[in-house]
Amino acid sequence: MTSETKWLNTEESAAWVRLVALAELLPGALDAQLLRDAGLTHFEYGALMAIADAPDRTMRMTELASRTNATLPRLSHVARRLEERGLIERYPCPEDRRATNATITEAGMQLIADAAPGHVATVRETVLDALTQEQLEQLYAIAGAVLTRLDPDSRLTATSCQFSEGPILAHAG
Amino acid sequence: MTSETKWLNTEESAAWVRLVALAELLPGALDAQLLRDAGLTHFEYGALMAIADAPDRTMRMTELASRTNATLPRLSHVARRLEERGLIERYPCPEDRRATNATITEAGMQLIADAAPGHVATVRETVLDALTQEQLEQLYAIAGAVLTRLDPDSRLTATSCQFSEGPILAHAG
DNA sequence: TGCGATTACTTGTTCCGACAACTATTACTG
DNA sequence: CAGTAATAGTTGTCGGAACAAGTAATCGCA
Repeated sequence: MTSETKWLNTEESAAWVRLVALAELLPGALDAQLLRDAGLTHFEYGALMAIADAPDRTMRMTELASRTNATLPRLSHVARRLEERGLIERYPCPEDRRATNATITEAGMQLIADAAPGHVATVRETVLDALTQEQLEQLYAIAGAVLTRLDPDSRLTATSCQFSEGPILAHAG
Repeated sequence: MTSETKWLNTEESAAWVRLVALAELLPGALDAQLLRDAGLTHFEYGALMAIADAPDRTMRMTELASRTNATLPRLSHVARRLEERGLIERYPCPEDRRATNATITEAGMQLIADAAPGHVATVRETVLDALTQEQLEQLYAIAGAVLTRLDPDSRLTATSCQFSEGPILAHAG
């Protein structure tokens, strides 16, 4: 069964090209600002924020890997580096001694608290300021629709307040 | 001057989290399908398509790097691997002997022609099928607005028919 | 026309992520 | 209550990308 390919029409192609360009450029822009101003990749920043936002500022490695879309080996390497920099600590989970808990240190809290304003500014400058209120709502719906396919379990969006105002910064003041 | 940070409100944060998740997951999904079915990364596929779409199926390295958002060193390495696989050929540009022209071979044309249907199917399954016609137009506008900031020179979107029906596939039939 | 500056690209090193293999602990099952 | 499977993480190896340095050719300009 050789189902004829349904090629993209002009509108579909144009929208797709723009989406691909966006997905290509956005991560680099976020990494560049955070690396320059805080010495963190966007992935590291997100991981630290996720830990900071968790109860007791503590999270299991597997849970963190799921939330950050990382493989466990990748997260393990990143965690080792963050631990060497004194930004997190790892210790065996008492309840399940196979597991490892990661906790963010005061230094880690301080770092993301210092990094957050610049990051939020970048988010505004590169994305939010370019959109109307209506487009913001449309983006929410569109990205949600696509994520239904790409992330059916909502692993990456289950966070409560990953980038907004909230307890994270209150803690580290 | 310590300008107070304007944190994200609930709507902004929710839309942002989804956009980041999308930008995080989409490249991996595209790479996975293309690697599995054609042995090409999405970057390699895009580069081959860009060359195929150029006059005489030929493009300068610098031009190609700009169009694909690659650094020149990165493109040089990728081009070497593609050349080793017989998918492109490189030769010094006669008009400017500093420059290198890359041409896609018949084997390269055949490979992207074979890969295109599966890729387009993935694009539909993961993105386009999830959107209404209205949302498709909104996505075009939203991504365009953001790209004004991220890609003011439209380097990545200057392509004529990178992913749609058109002369590329007609060539390689 | 000759020499410094720029452009175009390649090569080498280093870091990061994917995959595979391994260890340690817990859960299942007859 | 063995013994096997499954889970949670770490470690090792390999390929790819960023950055820096090097090479070759062209441009600018006196």
